[in-house]
Parts: sequence; structure tokens; C-alpha cells
Amino acid sequence: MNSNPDPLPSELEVLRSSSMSQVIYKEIEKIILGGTLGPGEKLNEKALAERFGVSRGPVREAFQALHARGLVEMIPNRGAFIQRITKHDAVEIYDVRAGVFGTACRLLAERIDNATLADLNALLAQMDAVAAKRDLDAYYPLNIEFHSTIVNSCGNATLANIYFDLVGRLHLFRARGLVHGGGFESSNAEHRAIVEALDDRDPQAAFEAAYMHVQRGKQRVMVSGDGPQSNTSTT
Amino acid sequence: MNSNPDPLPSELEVLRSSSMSQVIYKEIEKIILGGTLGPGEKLNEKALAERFGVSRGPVREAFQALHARGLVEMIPNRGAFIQRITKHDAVEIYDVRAGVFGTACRLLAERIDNATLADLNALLAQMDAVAAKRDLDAYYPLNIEFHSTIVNSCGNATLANIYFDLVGRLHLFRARGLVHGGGFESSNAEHRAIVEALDDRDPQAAFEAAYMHVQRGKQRVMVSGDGPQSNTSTT
DNA sequence: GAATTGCGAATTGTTGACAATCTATATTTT
DNA sequence: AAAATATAGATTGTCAACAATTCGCAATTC
Repeated sequence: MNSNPDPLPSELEVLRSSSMSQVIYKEIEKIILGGTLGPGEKLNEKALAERFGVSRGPVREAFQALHARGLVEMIPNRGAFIQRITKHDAVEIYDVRAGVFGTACRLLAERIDNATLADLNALLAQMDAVAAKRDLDAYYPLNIEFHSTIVNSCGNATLANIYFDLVGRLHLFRARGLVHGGGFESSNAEHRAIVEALDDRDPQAAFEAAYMHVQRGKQRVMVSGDGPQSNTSTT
Repeated sequence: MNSNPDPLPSELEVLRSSSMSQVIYKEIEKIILGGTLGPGEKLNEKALAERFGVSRGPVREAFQALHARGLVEMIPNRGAFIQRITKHDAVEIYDVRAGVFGTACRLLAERIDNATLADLNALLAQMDAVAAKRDLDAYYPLNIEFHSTIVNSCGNATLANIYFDLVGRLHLFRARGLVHGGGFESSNAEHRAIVEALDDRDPQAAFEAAYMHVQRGKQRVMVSGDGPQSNTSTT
């Protein structure tokens, strides 16, 4: 019964609610974003198929979906490769992300409730605390949760999808390198500016603060290295 | 030699530069956006495969890519259906599009050259001319070209991709109905405000004008009907 | 007459096989 | 010895066939 070559997450057979290729998609996405297999590396159809205990069909279907989402590069007759993000690409992605995140804040400013505001303020406080201790390992997930809370609270699932897609692609740029370059005190000051604008229910100010926050994050990342493999993380 | 059931665009065999499934992707995308096969309708694998003279494999791969891009809905064991866009979805897409288009203008304001400005001004004049004659059929493509010119000139291919994706999905919402509800004089006034901000090289003003332009376009579309199949077009 | 049950046809999901292409190594040629 | 060529192995692209599921419609039941 259970002789899966690789433990597909939650008991495979039950998960026939979504088709096989969708499961494979998620698995390969994990591999890509997990960073165990850096940008530019080849994804072997047969190897992946055997690893998941399926034939090559579903794997190829997953490749096409990953390609459509910008996580995989397809070269005819050569196969699928983890998307390589150049510095130029990363700049582009950061600029779009700034606009999308700014838009999330703008939309959120028009509908935010006090509970969400309290959550964000709590995160601000926690980030201040760990920033004082210069504890990057603690700061990083809080930072992600801060941004995610905003994006998920803005009431626009389409926007959220695009946002997390962009974050994923960016993750590909700074893959492997996780070390930090400093400057997350200023980062949290920018966070505070965003929350203040949200508290004021001021859409334009919220956009501006959020847009500039991502732009400054871009600069913090870009100055520390020219290409992939040598970058920081705090945005 | 040439017995293709359906004339795949430019001589198929030469187009082996990009894989078959990519060609099929483009073809099905054409069918979807062409509007000959309204939202919710089923895409039959075998039928499409025979139509393009290939087997079901490439068609299924194309389905997955179309699904990843939000143009197709996949239901397990039932197949692929053209994505159905609810009014709520459309509102979400419009809001993101507003932010993305606004960002395009913001970026463009920092880099626009006089040639592009001249192009945009020329389009403004043409749109004024046809608006005076109330010639919607002439206004529509000019309007599209105006927005496309901005998005393609902002120097961010990633943004452009996302923008045109959103436009495509929106096209799915107002599918079939092309009749207009009026109000494209005001639309062009908004266009003029955008170009003025670009001329001033004022990023914030450019964003604001562009964002509000799309938001007003959303309202113009939304008031005229509750669901798909009964909408206008001028944005 | 409305709902349910039970086929048969059609469609989807997946696989294994075959042809075409590419990669890497070995051989030949200069 | 270096470059070019040939050859074997591996990998991708495509297909046709089979199993599983769904759909349409008739027959049956209530």
C-alpha cells in the first residue's frame, strides 16, 4: 500500500481533490523556493518523476505551470531550468512589488479595522525589540509576517497572489545568500510610517510610505552585491 | 506535407524554436481572448488536439500554463473551463490594475523622453477627434494603444507582463458585450491629466492620475451591469 | 409525474514506448 | 597535441493505448 518513493505530503491518494500535476507543481515549487537547487540548475524530468512515483506526464505539466509563473525557464529540447534572475530582473521585480505593495496599503487604508491595526502595532513592537538585540534570525520572520498581514488584509486575493509570486521570484534572486547587510532599524522606522498612514486612513500616504519602503529595501539589497548569490534580505 | 487540420499560424514546422505546447498555449489563448467561446465553457482536450493536429499531451500542458495565468479553471476529472470572472473578481482585478498602471506611470515619469511624450500627445489629439464624432469603434483601439504605449515605455517588462495579464482577465469579464455606456470624453480628460503629470516629470502626480483613471474606468463599467455579459469598455 | 437507479458512450488521468535531439566521450585527422 | 568528427548514451518531445471517472439517457421505482 505505502511504498511511495518519496513521501508526498499528505497521503497522496486522499489528495485526489486536486490533480496529480498540481501536487507535483507544489512539490517542485518547494524545491525551487527551498533553495536546495539554485537558479540555473536543471530539472530532470525522469529523476523528478521517479522521485514522486509518477510518470513524466504530470511532471511536464507542472513544468509548464511553473514556467507560466516565472519560476522555471524552458529551453526547447534542453528541458527545464530554475529561473535565473539577473540584477536587472530583480530591479524590475522590486519596482513592481513596490507598486503592488503600495496598492495593498492604499486599499487597506480604506477598510482597516482596529484588530488588524493592533496586530500590526504588535509586530512593530516585536521588531523593535529584536532589532535592539540585532537578532536578524528573529527579525526576518516578523518582517515577513508584517508584510503578509498587510497584503492578506487588504481584501484583494488577486493582488495577494501577484504579490507572493513576486516575492517568490525575488527569493530566487537572493537565493542561498541569507546573510544580512544591516539597516533594519531604518527598515522598521519605515514600517512605522506605513502603520501611521493606515491609522490615519490616508490612502495616498499609505501608498507612498509602502512604495518608498520597498524601494529603499531594493537599494539596501542592491548595494551589497552585483549579482545573485551575495545578498541580504530585510526589505 | 501540408495537411494540417487547422492552419497553425506561421508554418508550424519552422516554429520549433518554441516547443509545441507553447504554440498551443498561444492558440488557445487566442480562442479565449477572442471571445468566440465565452467564460465557463468547456475546453475539450481531444477536440482541440485534433483541431491543431497534435495529441492530447501538448494540449494538457497548455491547459496547465493557462491555469497558472488565471485564464482557465481546472476541475479534477472534469477538465478545463474558460475562467469565469465574477463581478467581485473584476473589482479586484481593476484595483490591482489601477496600482500597476499607476506604477507604470510613476516609473515612466522618471525616464520619459520627448518622443514618447509626442506619441502620447498625438494619441490624445486623435482620441479627442473621434470622441467629438462619438465614434467608439475608432476610440477603442486608440485607447488601448495609449495605455499600451505607457506600459511598454516604462522600461519594466515584468510590469508589462502582469499588466497585460490583468487586462486579459478583465477582457474575460466583459466578454461578448462590447457596447458602450458613454463617458469617454471624461476618460480622455483623465488621459490628459496623466500626460501632463508625465510632462512635468512628477512621479507622484502621474501615479495618482493613472490610478484614479483606472478606478473611474472601473466605476464606469460596474454601474452598467451586475455581472458578465452586459458591459462597456472604455477605461 | 418526479426522483432514483443503472447502463453505455464519451472524456479525463496516467502510463509506457518510440522518435528526435542533445551531451559527453572516444576516435580520427591535421 | 589541438581541433574536428564520429559514436554511444541519456534526455526530451510526442504519441497512442489503457484505466478510471464522469455524463447522458433510458428504464425503473416510488
